[in-house]
Amino acid sequence: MSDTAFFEEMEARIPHGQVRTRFAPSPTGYMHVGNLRTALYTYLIAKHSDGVFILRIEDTDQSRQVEGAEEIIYHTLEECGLRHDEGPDIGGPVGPYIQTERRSLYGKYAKMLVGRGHAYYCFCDKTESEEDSGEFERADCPCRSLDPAEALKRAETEPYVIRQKVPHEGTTTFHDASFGDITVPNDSLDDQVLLKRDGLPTYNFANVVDDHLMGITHVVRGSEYLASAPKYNLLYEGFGWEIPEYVHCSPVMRDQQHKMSKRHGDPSYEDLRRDGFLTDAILNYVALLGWSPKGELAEKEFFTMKELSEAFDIAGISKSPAIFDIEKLKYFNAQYIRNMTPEAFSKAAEPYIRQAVKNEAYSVSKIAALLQNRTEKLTDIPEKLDFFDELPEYETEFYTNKKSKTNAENSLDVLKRMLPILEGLENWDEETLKSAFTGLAEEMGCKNATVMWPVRIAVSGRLVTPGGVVEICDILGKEESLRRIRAGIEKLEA
RNA sequence: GGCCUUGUAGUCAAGCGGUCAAGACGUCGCCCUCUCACGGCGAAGGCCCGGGUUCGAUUCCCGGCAAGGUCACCA
Repeated sequence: MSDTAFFEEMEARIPHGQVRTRFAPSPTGYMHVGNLRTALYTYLIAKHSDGVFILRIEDTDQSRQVEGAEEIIYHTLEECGLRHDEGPDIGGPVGPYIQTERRSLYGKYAKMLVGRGHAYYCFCDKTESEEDSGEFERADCPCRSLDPAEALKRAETEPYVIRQKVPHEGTTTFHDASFGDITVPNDSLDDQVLLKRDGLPTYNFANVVDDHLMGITHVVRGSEYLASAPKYNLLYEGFGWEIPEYVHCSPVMRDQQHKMSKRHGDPSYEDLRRDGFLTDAILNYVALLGWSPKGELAEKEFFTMKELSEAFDIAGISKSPAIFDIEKLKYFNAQYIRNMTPEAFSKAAEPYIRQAVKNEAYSVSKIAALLQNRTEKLTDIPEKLDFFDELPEYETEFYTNKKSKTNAENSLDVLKRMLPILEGLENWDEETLKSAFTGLAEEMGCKNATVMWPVRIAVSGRLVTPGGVVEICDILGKEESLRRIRAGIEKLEA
Protein backbone atom coordinates (compact mmCIF):
# COMPACT_ATOMS: atom_id res chain seq x y z
CA MET A 1 0.00 0.00 0.00
CA SER A 2 1.32 3.44 -0.84
CA ASP A 3 1.68 5.96 1.93
CA THR A 4 -0.99 8.11 0.36
CA ALA A 5 -3.45 5.24 0.37
CA PHE A 6 -2.47 4.45 3.95
CA PHE A 7 -3.10 8.01 5.07
CA GLU A 8 -6.45 8.00 3.33
CA GLU A 9 -7.45 4.82 5.01
CA MET A 10 -6.50 6.17 8.41
CA GLU A 11 -8.56 9.29 7.75
CA ALA A 12 -11.51 7.18 6.72
CA ARG A 13 -11.58 5.41 10.09
CA ILE A 14 -12.04 8.60 12.09
CA PRO A 15 -15.52 8.93 13.56
CA HIS A 16 -17.23 12.29 13.23
CA GLY A 17 -20.25 14.00 14.67
CA GLN A 18 -19.78 13.04 18.30
CA VAL A 19 -17.84 14.34 21.26
CA ARG A 20 -14.82 12.13 21.79
CA THR A 21 -12.43 12.54 24.71
CA ARG A 22 -9.57 10.47 25.91
CA PHE A 23 -7.75 9.79 29.11
CA ALA A 24 -4.15 9.13 28.16
CA PRO A 25 -2.03 8.16 31.15
CA SER A 26 1.49 6.90 30.94
CA PRO A 27 1.80 3.74 32.99
CA THR A 28 3.92 4.97 35.87
CA GLY A 29 2.14 2.88 38.46
CA TYR A 30 0.58 5.64 40.46
CA MET A 31 -2.86 7.16 40.07
CA HIS A 32 -2.51 10.37 42.00
CA VAL A 33 -5.38 12.64 42.83
CA GLY A 34 -4.62 15.05 40.00
CA ASN A 35 -4.66 12.18 37.52
CA LEU A 36 -7.93 10.93 38.84
CA ARG A 37 -9.44 14.37 38.55
CA THR A 38 -8.26 14.71 34.96
CA ALA A 39 -9.79 11.31 34.17
CA LEU A 40 -13.03 12.38 35.83
CA TYR A 41 -13.28 15.68 33.96
CA THR A 42 -12.41 13.99 30.70
CA TYR A 43 -15.12 11.41 31.27
CA LEU A 44 -17.66 14.03 32.30
CA ILE A 45 -17.05 16.22 29.26
CA ALA A 46 -17.74 13.23 27.04
CA LYS A 47 -20.78 12.00 28.94
CA HIS A 48 -22.27 15.46 29.28
CA SER A 49 -22.74 15.34 25.51
CA ASP A 50 -23.45 11.62 25.29
CA GLY A 51 -20.02 11.30 23.79
CA VAL A 52 -17.34 8.66 23.77
CA PHE A 53 -14.69 8.25 26.45
CA ILE A 54 -11.50 6.57 25.32
CA LEU A 55 -8.57 5.10 27.22
CA ARG A 56 -5.19 5.30 25.57
CA ILE A 57 -1.94 4.14 27.13
CA GLU A 58 1.04 6.36 26.43
CA ASP A 59 4.06 4.18 26.88
CA THR A 60 6.55 5.66 24.46
CA ASP A 61 9.22 6.02 27.10
CA GLN A 62 10.73 2.56 27.34
CA SER A 63 12.99 3.60 30.18
CA ARG A 64 10.10 4.30 32.48
CA GLN A 65 7.90 1.25 32.32
CA VAL A 66 6.50 0.10 35.61
CA GLU A 67 5.16 -3.37 36.08
CA GLY A 68 1.53 -3.66 37.02
CA ALA A 69 0.93 0.00 36.28
CA GLU A 70 -1.71 -0.64 33.65
CA GLU A 71 -3.66 -2.82 36.05
CA ILE A 72 -3.83 0.03 38.53
CA ILE A 73 -5.25 2.26 35.83
CA TYR A 74 -7.88 -0.26 34.75
CA HIS A 75 -8.79 -1.06 38.32
CA THR A 76 -9.11 2.56 39.37
CA LEU A 77 -11.23 3.57 36.39
CA GLU A 78 -13.44 0.53 36.87
CA GLU A 79 -13.94 1.12 40.57
CA CYS A 80 -14.70 4.78 39.99
CA GLY A 81 -17.26 4.03 37.34
CA LEU A 82 -15.29 5.84 34.66
CA ARG A 83 -16.04 3.23 32.05
CA HIS A 84 -14.29 3.74 28.78
CA ASP A 85 -16.05 3.07 25.51
CA GLU A 86 -12.87 2.33 23.60
CA GLY A 87 -9.51 1.17 24.85
CA PRO A 88 -6.76 -1.43 24.77
CA ASP A 89 -8.84 -4.06 26.55
CA ILE A 90 -12.08 -3.59 24.64
CA GLY A 91 -10.92 -2.31 21.28
CA GLY A 92 -12.70 0.20 19.10
CA PRO A 93 -12.69 1.64 15.58
CA VAL A 94 -9.45 3.59 15.80
CA GLY A 95 -7.11 1.20 17.59
CA PRO A 96 -4.71 0.06 18.65
CA TYR A 97 -4.95 2.06 21.87
CA ILE A 98 -1.44 1.50 23.15
CA GLN A 99 1.15 3.78 21.66
CA THR A 100 3.94 1.25 21.36
CA GLU A 101 1.56 -0.84 19.26
CA ARG A 102 1.17 2.13 16.97
CA ARG A 103 4.88 2.69 16.59
CA SER A 104 5.01 2.16 12.84
CA LEU A 105 2.56 5.01 12.39
CA TYR A 106 4.52 7.91 13.75
CA GLY A 107 7.49 7.66 11.41
CA LYS A 108 5.17 7.85 8.44
CA TYR A 109 3.48 10.94 9.74
CA ALA A 110 6.76 12.56 10.74
CA LYS A 111 8.06 12.08 7.23
CA MET A 112 4.83 13.38 5.81
CA LEU A 113 5.46 16.54 7.78
CA VAL A 114 9.02 16.74 6.45
CA GLY A 115 7.58 16.48 2.97
CA ARG A 116 5.23 19.34 3.69
CA GLY A 117 8.11 21.50 4.91
CA HIS A 118 7.18 21.61 8.58
CA ALA A 119 9.84 19.25 9.91
CA TYR A 120 13.38 18.20 9.18
CA TYR A 121 15.93 15.51 9.80
CA CYS A 122 18.47 16.43 12.44
CA PHE A 123 21.77 14.63 12.84
CA CYS A 124 23.13 16.58 15.77
CA ASP A 125 24.30 14.86 18.93
CA LYS A 126 21.85 14.28 21.71
CA THR A 127 21.58 17.20 24.10
CA GLU A 128 21.62 15.49 27.45
CA SER A 129 21.08 18.36 29.82
CA GLU A 130 20.19 21.99 30.17
CA GLU A 131 23.85 22.92 30.21
CA ASP A 132 24.42 21.41 26.79
CA SER A 133 21.70 23.43 25.19
CA GLY A 134 22.87 26.56 26.95
CA GLU A 135 25.52 27.62 24.50
CA PHE A 136 24.10 26.08 21.38
CA GLU A 137 21.23 27.94 19.82
CA ARG A 138 18.70 25.53 18.45
CA ALA A 139 17.67 28.06 15.88
CA ASP A 140 21.12 27.92 14.37
CA CYS A 141 21.05 24.18 13.83
CA PRO A 142 22.62 23.51 10.44
CA CYS A 143 20.34 20.52 9.85
CA ARG A 144 17.39 22.84 9.60
CA SER A 145 18.54 24.19 6.27
CA LEU A 146 19.99 20.97 4.90
CA ASP A 147 19.09 20.13 1.31
CA PRO A 148 16.12 17.72 1.53
CA ALA A 149 17.60 15.22 -0.87
CA GLU A 150 20.89 15.19 0.98
CA ALA A 151 19.16 14.81 4.34
CA LEU A 152 17.22 11.84 3.04
CA LYS A 153 20.43 10.24 1.85
CA ARG A 154 22.23 10.74 5.15
CA ALA A 155 19.26 9.34 6.97
CA GLU A 156 19.87 6.00 5.34
CA THR A 157 23.17 5.55 7.12
CA GLU A 158 23.23 7.99 10.04
CA PRO A 159 21.13 8.05 13.18
CA TYR A 160 18.72 10.95 13.19
CA VAL A 161 15.77 12.55 14.86
CA ILE A 162 13.01 14.47 13.14
CA ARG A 163 12.39 17.93 14.47
CA GLN A 164 9.51 20.32 14.02
CA LYS A 165 10.40 23.34 11.90
CA VAL A 166 9.01 26.26 13.84
CA PRO A 167 8.96 29.66 12.13
CA HIS A 168 11.43 32.15 13.60
CA GLU A 169 9.16 35.13 13.22
CA GLY A 170 5.66 36.14 14.05
CA THR A 171 3.41 34.82 16.78
CA THR A 172 1.18 31.84 17.31
CA THR A 173 -2.18 32.00 19.03
CA PHE A 174 -4.02 29.03 20.37
CA HIS A 175 -7.32 28.78 22.12
CA ASP A 176 -8.07 27.00 25.35
CA ALA A 177 -11.61 26.44 26.52
CA SER A 178 -10.90 27.64 30.02
CA PHE A 179 -7.84 29.87 29.61
CA GLY A 180 -9.01 31.63 26.47
CA ASP A 181 -6.65 32.81 23.74
CA ILE A 182 -2.96 32.61 24.43
CA THR A 183 -0.46 34.20 22.09
CA VAL A 184 3.26 33.55 22.12
CA PRO A 185 6.13 34.81 20.01
CA ASN A 186 7.40 32.09 17.69
CA ASP A 187 11.01 32.75 18.60
CA SER A 188 10.25 31.49 22.08
CA LEU A 189 9.35 28.12 20.62
CA ASP A 190 12.04 25.56 19.91
CA ASP A 191 12.31 23.00 17.17
CA GLN A 192 11.13 20.15 19.35
CA VAL A 193 11.94 16.56 18.52
CA LEU A 194 9.03 14.74 16.97
CA LEU A 195 10.56 11.37 16.29
CA LYS A 196 13.27 10.09 18.61
CA ARG A 197 16.44 8.34 17.59
CA ASP A 198 14.82 5.03 18.56
CA GLY A 199 12.06 5.64 16.07
CA LEU A 200 9.43 6.22 18.73
CA PRO A 201 7.57 9.51 18.85
CA THR A 202 7.90 12.04 21.63
CA TYR A 203 4.88 12.59 23.81
CA ASN A 204 4.01 15.81 22.05
CA PHE A 205 4.07 14.30 18.60
CA ALA A 206 2.32 11.07 19.46
CA ASN A 207 -0.38 13.11 21.10
CA VAL A 208 -1.12 15.15 18.04
CA VAL A 209 -1.09 12.20 15.69
CA ASP A 210 -3.17 9.97 17.92
CA ASP A 211 -5.65 12.61 18.95
CA HIS A 212 -6.29 13.36 15.31
CA LEU A 213 -6.43 9.75 14.20
CA MET A 214 -8.75 8.87 17.05
CA GLY A 215 -11.09 11.74 16.31
CA ILE A 216 -10.60 13.39 19.69
CA THR A 217 -12.67 16.56 19.91
CA HIS A 218 -11.63 17.76 23.37
CA VAL A 219 -8.07 17.41 24.59
CA VAL A 220 -8.18 17.45 28.38
CA ARG A 221 -4.83 17.53 30.15
CA GLY A 222 -2.76 19.14 32.84
CA SER A 223 -1.73 22.77 32.54
CA GLU A 224 1.92 21.75 32.47
CA TYR A 225 1.31 21.26 28.76
CA LEU A 226 0.02 24.75 28.27
CA ALA A 227 3.41 25.99 27.16
CA SER A 228 3.71 23.41 24.42
CA ALA A 229 0.22 23.96 23.11
CA PRO A 230 1.21 26.60 20.52
CA LYS A 231 3.52 24.08 18.93
CA TYR A 232 0.58 21.73 18.66
CA ASN A 233 -1.31 24.26 16.63
CA LEU A 234 1.62 24.61 14.29
CA LEU A 235 1.68 20.84 13.92
CA TYR A 236 -2.02 20.61 13.16
CA GLU A 237 -1.67 23.39 10.66
CA GLY A 238 1.34 21.69 9.12
CA PHE A 239 -0.72 18.55 8.63
CA GLY A 240 -3.76 20.48 7.55
CA TRP A 241 -5.81 18.91 10.34
CA GLU A 242 -8.63 20.43 12.31
CA ILE A 243 -7.52 21.68 15.74
CA PRO A 244 -9.42 20.14 18.65
CA GLU A 245 -10.73 22.02 21.67
CA TYR A 246 -8.12 22.23 24.40
CA VAL A 247 -9.08 22.02 28.04
CA HIS A 248 -6.12 22.55 30.32
CA CYS A 249 -6.55 21.83 34.02
CA SER A 250 -4.47 23.43 36.75
CA PRO A 251 -2.73 21.07 39.11
CA VAL A 252 -3.83 19.69 42.44
CA MET A 253 -1.35 20.94 45.02
CA ARG A 254 -0.20 19.56 48.34
CA ASP A 255 0.49 23.10 49.56
CA GLN A 256 1.00 26.58 48.12
CA GLN A 257 4.04 25.64 46.08
CA HIS A 258 4.14 21.90 45.55
CA LYS A 259 2.08 19.66 43.38
CA MET A 260 0.78 16.45 44.86
CA SER A 261 3.41 13.84 44.25
CA LYS A 262 4.30 10.31 45.04
CA ARG A 263 7.70 11.49 46.14
CA HIS A 264 6.28 13.63 48.93
CA GLY A 265 4.16 10.74 50.09
CA ASP A 266 0.92 12.32 48.98
CA PRO A 267 -1.90 9.82 48.75
CA SER A 268 -2.90 8.11 45.54
CA TYR A 269 -6.42 6.93 44.92
CA GLU A 270 -5.50 3.51 46.24
CA ASP A 271 -3.89 5.00 49.33
CA LEU A 272 -7.08 6.89 50.10
CA ARG A 273 -9.16 3.75 49.70
CA ARG A 274 -6.85 1.88 52.01
CA ASP A 275 -7.12 4.72 54.47
CA GLY A 276 -10.86 4.23 54.76
CA PHE A 277 -12.27 6.65 52.23
CA LEU A 278 -15.24 5.78 50.04
CA THR A 279 -14.92 5.93 46.27
CA ASP A 280 -18.00 8.09 45.85
CA ALA A 281 -16.81 10.55 48.45
CA ILE A 282 -13.39 10.80 46.83
CA LEU A 283 -14.94 11.42 43.43
CA ASN A 284 -17.37 13.99 44.75
CA TYR A 285 -14.63 15.86 46.56
CA VAL A 286 -12.21 15.70 43.66
CA ALA A 287 -14.87 16.89 41.23
CA LEU A 288 -15.29 20.04 43.29
CA LEU A 289 -11.57 20.56 43.64
CA GLY A 290 -11.08 22.81 40.66
CA TRP A 291 -14.59 22.87 39.32
CA SER A 292 -17.80 24.37 40.56
CA PRO A 293 -21.32 24.31 39.21
CA LYS A 294 -22.82 27.50 37.84
CA GLY A 295 -26.11 29.27 38.41
CA GLU A 296 -28.74 27.65 40.58
CA LEU A 297 -26.46 24.73 41.31
CA ALA A 298 -23.74 26.98 42.71
CA GLU A 299 -24.55 25.94 46.26
CA LYS A 300 -24.98 22.26 45.59
CA GLU A 301 -22.12 20.15 46.84
CA PHE A 302 -23.29 16.55 46.80
CA PHE A 303 -23.37 14.97 43.38
CA THR A 304 -23.85 11.49 42.05
CA MET A 305 -21.92 10.58 38.94
CA LYS A 306 -25.08 11.01 36.92
CA GLU A 307 -25.71 14.46 38.35
CA LEU A 308 -22.12 15.38 37.62
CA SER A 309 -22.47 14.35 33.99
CA GLU A 310 -25.49 16.56 33.69
CA ALA A 311 -24.09 19.55 35.53
CA PHE A 312 -20.51 19.48 34.35
CA ASP A 313 -19.46 22.31 32.11
CA ILE A 314 -16.03 23.41 31.00
CA ALA A 315 -16.76 27.00 31.99
CA GLY A 316 -16.84 25.95 35.62
CA ILE A 317 -13.28 24.70 35.64
CA SER A 318 -11.00 26.86 37.76
CA LYS A 319 -7.84 28.32 36.29
CA SER A 320 -5.84 28.50 39.47
CA PRO A 321 -4.26 25.54 41.23
CA ALA A 322 -6.19 23.95 44.10
CA ILE A 323 -4.75 22.67 47.34
CA PHE A 324 -5.87 19.21 48.34
CA ASP A 325 -7.57 19.42 51.74
CA ILE A 326 -7.85 16.10 53.50
CA GLU A 327 -10.13 17.67 56.14
CA LYS A 328 -12.75 18.48 53.58
CA LEU A 329 -12.43 15.03 52.06
CA LYS A 330 -13.13 13.64 55.54
CA TYR A 331 -16.25 15.75 55.70
CA PHE A 332 -17.49 14.37 52.39
CA ASN A 333 -16.62 10.86 53.49
CA ALA A 334 -18.51 11.29 56.76
CA GLN A 335 -21.54 12.57 54.88
CA TYR A 336 -21.48 9.63 52.50
CA ILE A 337 -21.19 7.25 55.43
CA ARG A 338 -24.20 8.78 57.14
CA ASN A 339 -26.21 8.53 53.98
CA MET A 340 -25.62 4.82 53.57
CA THR A 341 -28.40 2.47 54.58
CA PRO A 342 -27.69 0.90 57.99
CA GLU A 343 -27.27 -2.45 56.25
CA ALA A 344 -24.78 -1.13 53.74
CA PHE A 345 -22.79 0.62 56.42
CA SER A 346 -22.79 -2.44 58.63
CA LYS A 347 -21.40 -4.48 55.78
CA ALA A 348 -18.71 -1.92 54.97
CA ALA A 349 -17.78 -1.53 58.64
CA GLU A 350 -17.78 -5.21 59.57
CA PRO A 351 -14.13 -5.97 58.81
CA TYR A 352 -13.06 -2.95 60.83
CA ILE A 353 -15.37 -3.81 63.69
CA ARG A 354 -14.07 -7.36 63.77
CA GLN A 355 -10.54 -6.04 63.99
CA ALA A 356 -11.35 -4.83 67.49
CA VAL A 357 -14.26 -6.98 68.55
CA LYS A 358 -13.48 -10.69 68.31
CA ASN A 359 -16.32 -11.82 70.54
CA GLU A 360 -18.92 -13.20 68.13
CA ALA A 361 -21.65 -12.70 70.69
CA TYR A 362 -21.53 -8.97 70.18
CA SER A 363 -23.75 -7.93 67.29
CA VAL A 364 -21.97 -6.32 64.38
CA SER A 365 -25.09 -4.58 63.19
CA LYS A 366 -25.80 -3.08 66.61
CA ILE A 367 -22.24 -1.86 66.93
CA ALA A 368 -22.38 -0.51 63.40
CA ALA A 369 -25.49 1.43 64.31
CA LEU A 370 -23.54 3.22 67.03
CA LEU A 371 -20.73 3.97 64.66
CA GLN A 372 -22.48 5.32 61.62
CA ASN A 373 -22.80 8.89 62.90
CA ARG A 374 -19.43 8.76 64.57
CA THR A 375 -17.24 7.63 61.71
CA GLU A 376 -15.38 9.92 59.34
CA LYS A 377 -13.42 7.15 57.72
CA LEU A 378 -13.64 3.41 58.14
CA THR A 379 -10.15 3.09 59.58
CA ASP A 380 -11.22 5.18 62.59
CA ILE A 381 -13.46 2.37 63.75
CA PRO A 382 -11.30 -0.16 65.63
CA GLU A 383 -9.92 2.26 68.22
CA LYS A 384 -13.40 3.28 69.29
CA LEU A 385 -14.28 -0.29 70.19
CA ASP A 386 -11.45 -1.35 72.45
CA PHE A 387 -13.64 -1.83 75.53
CA PHE A 388 -15.94 -4.53 74.19
CA ASP A 389 -13.87 -7.69 74.34
CA GLU A 390 -12.35 -6.79 77.67
CA LEU A 391 -13.10 -4.19 80.30
CA PRO A 392 -10.11 -1.86 80.32
CA GLU A 393 -8.30 -0.71 83.44
CA TYR A 394 -9.64 2.68 84.47
CA GLU A 395 -9.34 5.28 87.19
CA THR A 396 -12.03 5.83 89.80
CA GLU A 397 -11.78 9.51 88.92
CA PHE A 398 -13.77 8.62 85.81
CA TYR A 399 -16.83 8.44 88.02
CA THR A 400 -16.61 12.11 88.81
CA ASN A 401 -18.40 14.31 86.30
CA LYS A 402 -19.56 17.82 87.05
CA LYS A 403 -22.37 18.09 84.51
CA SER A 404 -23.86 14.76 85.46
CA LYS A 405 -23.43 15.68 89.15
CA THR A 406 -21.59 12.47 89.90
CA ASN A 407 -18.66 11.58 92.12
CA ALA A 408 -17.11 8.40 93.49
CA GLU A 409 -19.47 8.40 96.43
CA ASN A 410 -22.84 8.79 94.75
CA SER A 411 -21.68 6.63 91.85
CA LEU A 412 -21.19 3.75 94.24
CA ASP A 413 -24.65 4.34 95.58
CA VAL A 414 -26.15 4.35 92.07
CA LEU A 415 -24.30 1.20 91.09
CA LYS A 416 -25.49 -0.59 94.21
CA ARG A 417 -29.10 0.42 93.62
CA MET A 418 -28.96 -0.32 89.89
CA LEU A 419 -27.51 -3.80 90.25
CA PRO A 420 -30.56 -5.56 91.73
CA ILE A 421 -32.89 -3.73 89.36
CA LEU A 422 -30.95 -5.01 86.36
CA GLU A 423 -30.63 -8.45 87.87
CA GLY A 424 -34.39 -8.62 88.09
CA LEU A 425 -34.96 -7.68 84.46
CA GLU A 426 -36.64 -10.38 82.43
CA ASN A 427 -36.10 -8.76 79.08
CA TRP A 428 -32.76 -7.32 78.04
CA ASP A 429 -33.32 -4.81 75.28
CA GLU A 430 -32.86 -1.08 74.79
CA GLU A 431 -36.38 -0.15 75.73
CA THR A 432 -36.39 -2.12 78.96
CA LEU A 433 -32.95 -0.90 79.90
CA LYS A 434 -33.80 2.69 79.26
CA SER A 435 -36.86 2.65 81.50
CA ALA A 436 -34.85 0.87 84.18
CA PHE A 437 -32.33 3.72 84.24
CA THR A 438 -34.81 6.55 84.00
CA GLY A 439 -36.97 4.79 86.55
CA LEU A 440 -34.21 4.88 89.14
CA ALA A 441 -33.41 8.48 88.35
CA GLU A 442 -37.01 9.40 88.90
CA GLU A 443 -37.14 7.45 92.14
CA MET A 444 -34.01 9.19 93.37
CA GLY A 445 -35.20 12.57 92.16
CA CYS A 446 -32.05 13.21 90.20
CA LYS A 447 -31.27 13.77 86.54
CA ASN A 448 -30.89 10.82 84.22
CA ALA A 449 -27.23 11.60 83.81
CA THR A 450 -26.54 10.97 87.49
CA VAL A 451 -27.61 7.38 87.00
CA MET A 452 -26.41 6.79 83.49
CA TRP A 453 -22.93 8.24 83.79
CA PRO A 454 -21.67 5.87 86.51
CA VAL A 455 -23.14 2.80 84.87
CA ARG A 456 -21.66 3.71 81.52
CA ILE A 457 -18.25 4.12 83.15
CA ALA A 458 -18.57 0.81 84.97
CA VAL A 459 -19.63 -1.03 81.90
CA SER A 460 -17.09 0.47 79.47
CA GLY A 461 -14.20 1.74 81.57
CA ARG A 462 -14.05 4.64 79.15
CA LEU A 463 -14.78 8.35 79.49
CA VAL A 464 -15.80 8.52 75.88
CA THR A 465 -17.76 5.79 74.17
CA PRO A 466 -19.75 5.43 70.98
CA GLY A 467 -23.29 5.24 72.23
CA GLY A 468 -24.62 5.51 75.76
CA VAL A 469 -25.15 3.00 78.57
CA VAL A 470 -28.38 1.72 77.18
CA GLU A 471 -26.86 0.65 73.87
CA ILE A 472 -23.68 -0.64 75.44
CA CYS A 473 -25.46 -2.78 78.01
CA ASP A 474 -27.73 -4.11 75.32
CA ILE A 475 -24.77 -5.19 73.21
CA LEU A 476 -22.76 -6.63 76.10
CA GLY A 477 -25.69 -8.67 77.31
CA LYS A 478 -27.02 -9.15 80.80
CA GLU A 479 -24.34 -11.38 82.24
CA GLU A 480 -21.35 -9.34 81.13
CA SER A 481 -23.01 -6.04 82.03
CA LEU A 482 -23.74 -7.20 85.55
CA ARG A 483 -20.23 -8.59 85.94
CA ARG A 484 -18.76 -5.22 84.99
CA ILE A 485 -21.07 -3.34 87.34
CA ARG A 486 -20.07 -5.60 90.22
CA ALA A 487 -16.44 -4.96 89.32
CA GLY A 488 -17.18 -1.26 89.45
CA ILE A 489 -18.69 -1.56 92.88
CA GLU A 490 -15.63 -3.43 94.10
CA LYS A 491 -13.35 -0.83 92.65
CA LEU A 492 -15.22 2.00 94.35
CA GLU A 493 -15.33 0.21 97.67
CA ALA A 494 -11.63 -0.47 97.67
C1' G B 1 16.88 34.49 32.79
C1' G B 2 13.08 34.32 28.28
C1' C B 3 8.05 33.03 27.34
C1' C B 4 3.17 31.67 29.35
C1' U B 5 -0.41 31.43 33.28
C1' U B 6 -2.65 32.46 37.95
C1' G B 7 -3.83 35.79 42.37
C1' U B 8 -11.61 36.61 46.53
C1' A B 9 -11.01 34.48 54.49
C1' G B 10 -6.31 28.96 56.77
C1' U B 11 -8.71 25.70 52.49
C1' C B 12 -12.34 24.81 48.20
C1' A B 13 -14.99 28.55 45.96
C1' A B 14 -19.70 32.00 43.86
C1' G B 15 -19.17 36.70 41.69
C1' C B 16 -18.50 38.48 35.76
C1' G B 17 -19.16 47.86 37.08
C1' G B 18 -23.46 49.41 41.89
C1' U B 19 -24.04 42.99 46.49
C1' C B 20 -24.56 44.15 53.94
C1' A B 21 -18.88 40.28 48.70
C1' A B 22 -22.99 33.63 48.30
C1' G B 23 -22.06 28.72 50.06
C1' A B 24 -18.95 24.69 52.09
C1' C B 25 -14.66 22.67 55.15
C1' G B 26 -11.88 24.03 59.33
C1' U B 27 -11.92 27.18 63.97
C1' C B 28 -14.76 29.29 68.21
C1' G B 29 -19.48 29.85 71.04
C1' C B 30 -24.52 28.30 72.25
C1' C B 31 -28.64 24.64 72.06
C1' C B 32 -29.94 19.40 72.02
C1' U B 33 -27.99 15.36 75.05
C1' C B 34 -26.38 9.46 79.66
C1' U B 35 -20.11 10.66 77.35
C1' C B 36 -18.60 11.38 72.32
C1' A B 37 -20.81 12.15 67.91
C1' C B 38 -25.19 13.52 64.66
C1' G B 39 -28.36 17.62 64.23
C1' G B 40 -29.76 22.96 64.93
C1' C B 41 -28.35 28.14 65.67
C1' G B 42 -24.65 31.86 65.77
C1' A B 43 -19.61 34.28 65.50
C1' A B 44 -14.74 35.59 63.93
C1' G B 45 -12.06 35.79 59.25
C1' G B 46 -11.30 37.89 52.64
C1' C B 47 -11.23 40.85 47.19
C1' C B 48 -2.09 40.80 46.62
C1' C B 49 -0.16 46.18 46.10
C1' G B 50 -0.03 50.92 43.27
C1' G B 51 -1.81 53.77 39.48
C1' G B 52 -5.52 54.78 35.97
C1' U B 53 -10.83 54.44 33.12
C1' U B 54 -15.65 55.51 35.34
C1' C B 55 -20.61 59.01 38.90
C1' G B 56 -18.96 54.19 40.94
C1' A B 57 -14.34 49.21 40.79
C1' U B 58 -13.36 42.61 43.59
C1' U B 59 -15.02 42.99 38.51
C1' C B 60 -12.04 46.79 32.83
C1' C B 61 -6.72 48.74 31.50
C1' C B 62 -1.44 49.49 32.82
C1' G B 63 2.61 48.64 36.17
C1' G B 64 4.54 46.09 40.25
C1' C B 65 4.74 41.90 43.59
C1' A B 66 4.00 36.81 44.68
C1' A B 67 3.20 31.82 43.16
C1' G B 68 3.04 28.06 39.40
C1' G B 69 4.31 26.09 34.54
C1' U B 70 7.73 25.65 30.51
C1' C B 71 12.26 26.20 27.85
C1' A B 72 14.56 17.24 27.42
C1' C B 73 15.67 12.37 21.86
C1' C B 74 10.33 12.57 30.03
C1' A B 75 5.56 12.50 29.85
